[in-house]
Amino acid sequence: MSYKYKHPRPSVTTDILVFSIRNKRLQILLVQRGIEPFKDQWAIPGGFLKMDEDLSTCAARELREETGVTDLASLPLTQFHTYGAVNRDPRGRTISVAFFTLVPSDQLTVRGTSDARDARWFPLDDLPILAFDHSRIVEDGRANLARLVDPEIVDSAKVVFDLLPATFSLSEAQTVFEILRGEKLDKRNFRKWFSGTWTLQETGETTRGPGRPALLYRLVHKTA
Amino acid sequence: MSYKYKHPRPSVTTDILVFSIRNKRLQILLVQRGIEPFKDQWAIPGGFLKMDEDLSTCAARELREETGVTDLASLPLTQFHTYGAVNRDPRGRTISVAFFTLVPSDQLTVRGTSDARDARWFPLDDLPILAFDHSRIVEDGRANLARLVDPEIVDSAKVVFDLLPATFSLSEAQTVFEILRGEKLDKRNFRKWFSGTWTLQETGETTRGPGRPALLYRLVHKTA
DNA sequence: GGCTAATAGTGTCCATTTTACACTAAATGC
DNA sequence: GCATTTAGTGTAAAATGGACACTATTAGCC
Repeated sequence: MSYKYKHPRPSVTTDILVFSIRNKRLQILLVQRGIEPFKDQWAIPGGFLKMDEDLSTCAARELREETGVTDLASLPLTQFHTYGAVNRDPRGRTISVAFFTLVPSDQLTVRGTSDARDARWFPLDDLPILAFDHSRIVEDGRANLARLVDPEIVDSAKVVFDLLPATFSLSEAQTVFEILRGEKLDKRNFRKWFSGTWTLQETGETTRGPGRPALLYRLVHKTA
Repeated sequence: MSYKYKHPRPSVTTDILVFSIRNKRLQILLVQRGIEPFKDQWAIPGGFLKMDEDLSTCAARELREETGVTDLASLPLTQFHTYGAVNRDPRGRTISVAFFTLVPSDQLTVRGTSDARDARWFPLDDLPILAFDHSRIVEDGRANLARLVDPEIVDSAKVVFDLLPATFSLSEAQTVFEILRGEKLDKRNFRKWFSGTWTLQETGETTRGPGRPALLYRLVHKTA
């Protein structure tokens, strides 16, 4: 069975950047290609659009198929750019719509599948050489990710609570913001802003370990 | 002659929002469709991607073909979103990569062509019903346009000088900002910000007409 | 020429936000 | 108990943003 058209058509794919914080570093989920071209090289998960699915549906499906990511039916995929340079794919003209998302990595079960030999997290500052133009896509996506936690856009900054455990210390919250924004923040200024922006509730519990124990908080709701 | 593929493929198009300020209103360039579907209705200029051209090249070409826009080989097209809902085009599955640009309208010669019966400017607040999902695209593009002149992003605000004549009064500059941002600005605050942000040179010339003549300035360069 | 209408031009003050900055407190490990 | 590690706490200065009202100079009309 084959499909005929009067004019040539490019293929359309979606690619998905899955960011997470693991081991106090910003990491990204990559898959190892099981087939040519770029066999055995690492790449962003993604694949061909089906005729009966929307772009974001395609992105979610490919993510599931290639990385085994489940239970995150509701993970918010943000479309950020579409790549279409003439020679970006040696198999033929391919247009790729790129998405990113930010997830709590401990909620993900990652596995390799048929299309992808293996799926693994890589720290963003220690990436392997990537297939196609995927290095460029990662760079662009990273820039968009930082905008998520722009303090100007408080609403979107709420995503950080998904990355934090149900109860967390202010230092842990600060670390998450620092990693996403890629810069150190002043402790007192951060705490002032953070506890002024959201309503927090002390749990009475504390952390343990070296150094003074930290109070643990729970998010109640966003402050008007 | 026809093209065969193992799997079905969507069509890929680009659509371009051309914004300009005409008659002190934000306007957009539309074309009247000469063929079905949506024959005779107004639509955003755009068309099918060719296999040997990049996305932005396609956008520029379609713009030229459908609206007769010339000499603006260098107009900066900004990609802002890709639309791919399953039923957005009755002719079949179509993915559209949308761009916008902001141009000085008096530099454009607009004409209708074969694909498009007619090309005309419409005030953004008085648009006809548009073909396909183009109303939505215009809305989205308008939101992105406003970001261009966010005072936070001074660099991009530089585009306003392309909309102004070589020498301009501060009031004219203010009007341009007000139209693009969609809100009135305080005269003294605007002038403080504007002349603090860029280095201006008085030309010695003034405007004429009703009211006190305004001094004309020339842009020297952006202030660090 | 004198009036009216229209537009240009000009500073200050207050409120808010942002940034810089250093010491004490409570735990762990040796 | 001592060294190390991390948590916790407030103030002052600077920068920014927003509000606000009157005088100056022209055109047009009578």
